[in-house]
Amino acid sequence: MVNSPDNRSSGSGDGTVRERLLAAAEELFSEQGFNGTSIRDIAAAAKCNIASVNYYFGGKENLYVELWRRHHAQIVGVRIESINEVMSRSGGKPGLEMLLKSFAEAFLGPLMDSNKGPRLMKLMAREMIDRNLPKDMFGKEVIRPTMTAMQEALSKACPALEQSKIPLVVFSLVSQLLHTILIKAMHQGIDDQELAQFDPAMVIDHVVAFTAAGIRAYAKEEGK
Amino acid sequence: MVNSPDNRSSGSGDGTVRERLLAAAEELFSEQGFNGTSIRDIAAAAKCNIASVNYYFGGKENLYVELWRRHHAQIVGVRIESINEVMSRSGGKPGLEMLLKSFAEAFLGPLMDSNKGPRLMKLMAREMIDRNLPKDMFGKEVIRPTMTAMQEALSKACPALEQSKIPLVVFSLVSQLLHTILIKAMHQGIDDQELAQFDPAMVIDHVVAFTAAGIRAYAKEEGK
DNA sequence: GACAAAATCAAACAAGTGTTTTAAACTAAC
DNA sequence: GTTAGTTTAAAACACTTGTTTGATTTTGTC
Repeated sequence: MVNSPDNRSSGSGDGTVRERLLAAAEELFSEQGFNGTSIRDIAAAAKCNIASVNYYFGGKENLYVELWRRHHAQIVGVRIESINEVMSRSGGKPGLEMLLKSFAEAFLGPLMDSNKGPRLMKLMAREMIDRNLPKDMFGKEVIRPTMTAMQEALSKACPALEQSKIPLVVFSLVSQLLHTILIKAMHQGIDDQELAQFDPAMVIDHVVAFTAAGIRAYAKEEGK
Repeated sequence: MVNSPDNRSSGSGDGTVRERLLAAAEELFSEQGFNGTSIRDIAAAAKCNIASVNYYFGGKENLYVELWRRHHAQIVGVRIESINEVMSRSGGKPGLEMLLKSFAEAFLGPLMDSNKGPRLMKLMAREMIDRNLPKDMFGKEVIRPTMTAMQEALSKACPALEQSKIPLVVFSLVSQLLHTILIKAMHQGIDDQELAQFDPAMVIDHVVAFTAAGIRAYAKEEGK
């Protein structure tokens, strides 16, 4: 029985068929969703046989999981590294705007990359609504690490901010960033004309300024 | 041939089978998505025959559209009425916090209703990513009217705010409200423990205060 | 009750799904 | 050249999908 070629991790750049399958799956899953994409579509796009999906990954679901593992670690890594970099560069007490801007750029950067950015955005938005990953993989490995890192950094950057407000502030920040992603990813069809004016760079500057103002209002109120 | 019972609009509370189908479809579509729900599931939940979906609605897709028509007009109506009410009550120049809070409550209210609220939330989130409605119906009939009404109200409530900033401000406000919805709708699985602390009423107060501070920062900067 | 329209039903339909099977082609070691 | 292992290929499998059919029951009207 031939059934274990998949223990060969995706790290090394070996099999072309395997790589082609992952690339095609990423494209199609992000565009049409997990359930909306058949392995026949994937195989056709990768120019290989239908059975190859099962041969290399042991099933459609495993292909999807493998696809996520390739990216989520890197995305989370970029965000946390960015925070750490700002923290160390400023000796543990960064300026508020600097921290926010750095985080916003690290948050959106990998998703704005013209190559695979839009695909990852859609993939992420879909996974938030239709969970196809193993239970808790998305929350525990993607969302939580970013959240806590940012909360800790914010706490140090703005000691005057009451602890209980910090999760709310991060909530507001992340919600704006995610909405930026969503709009960009779904720009086709929802509202072309109106939303075309939302240039990413401009939106980032706005979100930073807007969020900083909101935080300072809390900090001042508390500082009294 | 018997094929036109569907010109009977859903307005009057007539057929029980028709109503049951719409209710079951709303439940299942919101929970599993359009493609993830079979008309056999729907028929089983509505306790009627499979063919009834085609008999009453002429297909799965039309059932979905009909389901949306029932709600989106009301949801949009509540939001715009709420804005108009605040505007007229304050003689065209409402307090900023009052306008924001009123809008936030009108925005989330229908979606927080314990009965069908969560279902509509999920339905809306899904439709934003996977468009199953006729082209532009979602953008033109749901999103746009609310947006423009709020932008006009904000412009009058805060004349010191530069016109070009208004769409950005509404963007920030709406993104926070939508994120509130998303978290509440998807609370299962993403991050139970951490996100349980986000009580809706508290989140609304936060969003209002946070957004007001962001707006005032823009207004002051402009007023100088 | 008789009749016609409306509503319900079980069954079948054609098409598409993920997966498995079985055989053929390729690759490298001896 | 033979052999063993890996990779590709086409076909079949069992199942689900949305829709349609044709018959049967229910409903309302005279």
